[in-house]
Amino acid sequence: MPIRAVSPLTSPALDLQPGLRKAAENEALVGLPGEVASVVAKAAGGKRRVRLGEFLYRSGTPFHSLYVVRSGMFKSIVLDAEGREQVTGFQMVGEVLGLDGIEKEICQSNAVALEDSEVWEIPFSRLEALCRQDPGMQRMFHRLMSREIQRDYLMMLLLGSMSAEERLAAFLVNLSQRLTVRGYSATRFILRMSRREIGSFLGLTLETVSRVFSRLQREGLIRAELKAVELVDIERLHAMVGGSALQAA
Amino acid sequence: MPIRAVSPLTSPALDLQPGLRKAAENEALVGLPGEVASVVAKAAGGKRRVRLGEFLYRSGTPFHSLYVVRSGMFKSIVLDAEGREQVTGFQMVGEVLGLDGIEKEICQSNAVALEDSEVWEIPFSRLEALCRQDPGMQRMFHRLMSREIQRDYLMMLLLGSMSAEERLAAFLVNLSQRLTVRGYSATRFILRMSRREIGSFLGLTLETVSRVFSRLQREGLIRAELKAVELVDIERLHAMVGGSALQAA
DNA sequence: CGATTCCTTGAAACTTGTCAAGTTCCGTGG
DNA sequence: CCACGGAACTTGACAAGTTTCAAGGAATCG
Repeated sequence: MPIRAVSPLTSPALDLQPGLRKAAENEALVGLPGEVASVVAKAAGGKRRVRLGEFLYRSGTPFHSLYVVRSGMFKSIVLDAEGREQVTGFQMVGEVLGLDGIEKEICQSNAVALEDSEVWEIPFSRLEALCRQDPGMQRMFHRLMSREIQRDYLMMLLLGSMSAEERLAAFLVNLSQRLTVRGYSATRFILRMSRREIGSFLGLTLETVSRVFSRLQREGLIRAELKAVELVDIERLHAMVGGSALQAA
Repeated sequence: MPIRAVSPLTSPALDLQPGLRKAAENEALVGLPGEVASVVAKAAGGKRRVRLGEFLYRSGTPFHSLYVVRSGMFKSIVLDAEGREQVTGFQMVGEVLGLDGIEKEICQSNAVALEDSEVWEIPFSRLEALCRQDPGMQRMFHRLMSREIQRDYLMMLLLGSMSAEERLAAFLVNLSQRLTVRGYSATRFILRMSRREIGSFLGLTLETVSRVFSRLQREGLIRAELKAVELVDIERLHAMVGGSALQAA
């Protein structure tokens, strides 16, 4: 029997976080976690559609805006001269893209849509102006960047000292948490990214990712059928990663 | 013949960056790279001494301030429930500590002095107030956080897809660049951190770090005598890491 | 539908980790 | 000033985990 996984794409939000009930009155902000909602409400410029495989922005191009995912999912990747490639994150609804471009006013990474997606564009100069006027907005934006830095530190911990099995468990638990916050199933979901992309994110080869999926399944922790995943024993998965499940970033 | 390495601690700054000549007139700001200098000049609260091995702050304690290194060197580390430990960075003069505490107003990592050191304390509420008044200050602070995020992405690239040899080369080239900016020798310096700490930073064991030091030395790329390092063939070291030498963060 | 991409699995090779021993270095106290 | 003890470092041998190479099958897209 196939896993009838609920797609984050097509499923309605089951429940909203307390802080979101207000924001939810605005059609578009449903499912936005915490603070981001009000940043978007006040600072957003236009919307933009990005189709599967298209770049939202490319490394080396001028930076003008941050982007908040409105629907769909993105990956951001950094490349080096050797052609090495590292996925630095997967962004889902309500998460922010482009923070690394602020410093030089040039995009430092690439953002690619993993499915047909939509973003709000947040012109950065507008955001900065708002932050000067509104201490609440300022605080939110600073929290946002700080949160990204925390997430990065935990990624370093993962990449620096966890086994392949632990990394994948952390990845799945993290996805589960982020989906839960957005009102989706904590235990069944569709991966939007390939094994290769997961591998790049976790510092593993695609073959290792595939093998670990199989192993976790044999051990009864998950069920996986290609992109469809079910977390069978979320307790034990959580235990594997020792609390630091990358947080629901 | 022992390497007469120049200690970053005791050596005078050889040259100042153009943008610093003004700031340098202020005794304490000599050697501060770029933007940080003026942030410090305007926003700094008190100074604080931290002896070798002492914590500047600990994970879990309340967050009130950022810190700019005034002299000496720090490591910042994150821990997880399993007791795994990851060094997320080594901070030298002019670099900033504490950015990850902003979001929750609780320190999320630990900062430990690798030698007797001094910091400026930057009360965060004061910094935010200044940022609201002064767009230049605001821009600087945002650049600072963005820069940290870029650095983190490059660390992920390093941890996710570079060999032990490449990681150590990147580490040494990065140190060299940061020392150069501060007016120290690009080719001879004293490591303030142990092999174990380097290993934790690079996602390697101390034994591997030690072996790679030996190997790079056999290959004529460096000379290493415990903490004293000389970069003999900085060209080739740089080539090994493919441009993305972590940048002079 | 055909071609392509993605996924899984096996076997072998390789890099790095683990365990262990020996040496050097350094701070402390005699 | 020297001796002692502990920490840091180096090196070897071996084990283990992961990558690499290769092949076959399944799914997806035009």
